[in-house]
Amino acid sequence: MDWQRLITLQPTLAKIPETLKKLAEERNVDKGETLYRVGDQVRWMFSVISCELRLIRRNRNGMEIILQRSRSGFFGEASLTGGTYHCDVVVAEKGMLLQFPASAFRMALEESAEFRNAWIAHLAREVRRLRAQAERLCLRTTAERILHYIESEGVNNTLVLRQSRKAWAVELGLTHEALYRALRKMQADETLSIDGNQITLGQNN
Amino acid sequence: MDWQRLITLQPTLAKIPETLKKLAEERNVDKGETLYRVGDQVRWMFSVISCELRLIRRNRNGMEIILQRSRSGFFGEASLTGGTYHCDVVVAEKGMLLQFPASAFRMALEESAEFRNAWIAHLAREVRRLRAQAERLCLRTTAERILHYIESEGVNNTLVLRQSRKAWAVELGLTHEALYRALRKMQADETLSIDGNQITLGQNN
DNA sequence: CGTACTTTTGAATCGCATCAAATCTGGTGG
DNA sequence: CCACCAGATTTGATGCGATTCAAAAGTACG
Repeated sequence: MDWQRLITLQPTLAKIPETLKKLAEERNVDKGETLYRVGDQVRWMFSVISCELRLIRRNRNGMEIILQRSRSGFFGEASLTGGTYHCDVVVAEKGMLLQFPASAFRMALEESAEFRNAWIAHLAREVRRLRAQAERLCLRTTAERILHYIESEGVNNTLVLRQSRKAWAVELGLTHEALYRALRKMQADETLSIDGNQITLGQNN
Repeated sequence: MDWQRLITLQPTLAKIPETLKKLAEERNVDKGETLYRVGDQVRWMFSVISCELRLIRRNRNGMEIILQRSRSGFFGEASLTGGTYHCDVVVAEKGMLLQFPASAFRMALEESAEFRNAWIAHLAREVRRLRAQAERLCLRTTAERILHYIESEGVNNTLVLRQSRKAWAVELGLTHEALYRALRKMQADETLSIDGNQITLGQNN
């Protein structure tokens, strides 16, 4: 397994102890596959590399509501503590993920102080990021959300986009059309300037 | 300090070791007060009991963007690891909070396995909750967000509201008017039935 | 008893979603 | 190397639903 490459994609993986790394497995998953069902024992901790996973709950009409959607990073951190899943986990887009035995994961957390601290830091960062995202999604207009994103995720008033604009639109809770139009208008405004995947704030914000 | 009452408000407080509890301080804060500025050393870990705190960042025009807003629970978990604040923390609404010395908090995490596990579980729950909230805020219509909220936060298709509808509207990223109107319509639809603070799903969802 | 806040309803406006379609892009296989 | 295809990007027209502004009624609390 090429840990070097995986770690560049996901820095938290760097802090995983060797003993746990040895137990990790790459797994290719297909669209529609169900990784877990409600009530199943938690056996694996997943780290999404290139697929899309969804944590869903079904109501009595069989309609599903999406609780989480993940295209990268650890998935189902909350299940690690408890014993069984409260939701279903399905693959929405084929690709690859890493899986670690949950018991070994828990044990590694107990035994390695370094890993444990990295894990706490990881969760805390995730909390901060998600709180900022929720705050952003409460903003009413497209332009406000874009500015908020650049000011919170960018460095030095500049954002380097690491995903397609279409994917960005999803993260911003917008349609891609709305995003494209707003970007164009804000460029005309000189609210921001765009150079490929690099977006910089101008003076009119 | 009345820990019994505080714990009912915030279960995670129950797992705090006695030594750390002794170091906790109640603190009354006034609107406009600044608890921290960018670059300050992290000295305290806060737990919001009854005020509103905001984590904000200012751009060069002095305009502030809100990164987080908290009306209850731990605040600034992410700062605990690093040494200094990357944002300002201000009081948006007067009230009371608990503060723990950050160094003692970190030490307690090292020394008490029980507390540490509780903290990891707390962070993981928070991550799950926030992911669900972000997912919900991406839904387009008021009705969808309400249903999502009940299905993810409620028990047995029933939600017991622990806050005013106005505050709920903020959590849903809506104006209170939109929420009131949607609730009324959904009652007429028999999508849900409302009895005071108890909201139950009907059959038409 | 008054004040502050929540709840409720109304009317007008506007921004975004939606549907549609054209163009551009990178990657695949013949 | 070119043809082709899937996906991303871009632009247009339309309608709906949420915001906004306004105001009245209800409620809690000192």
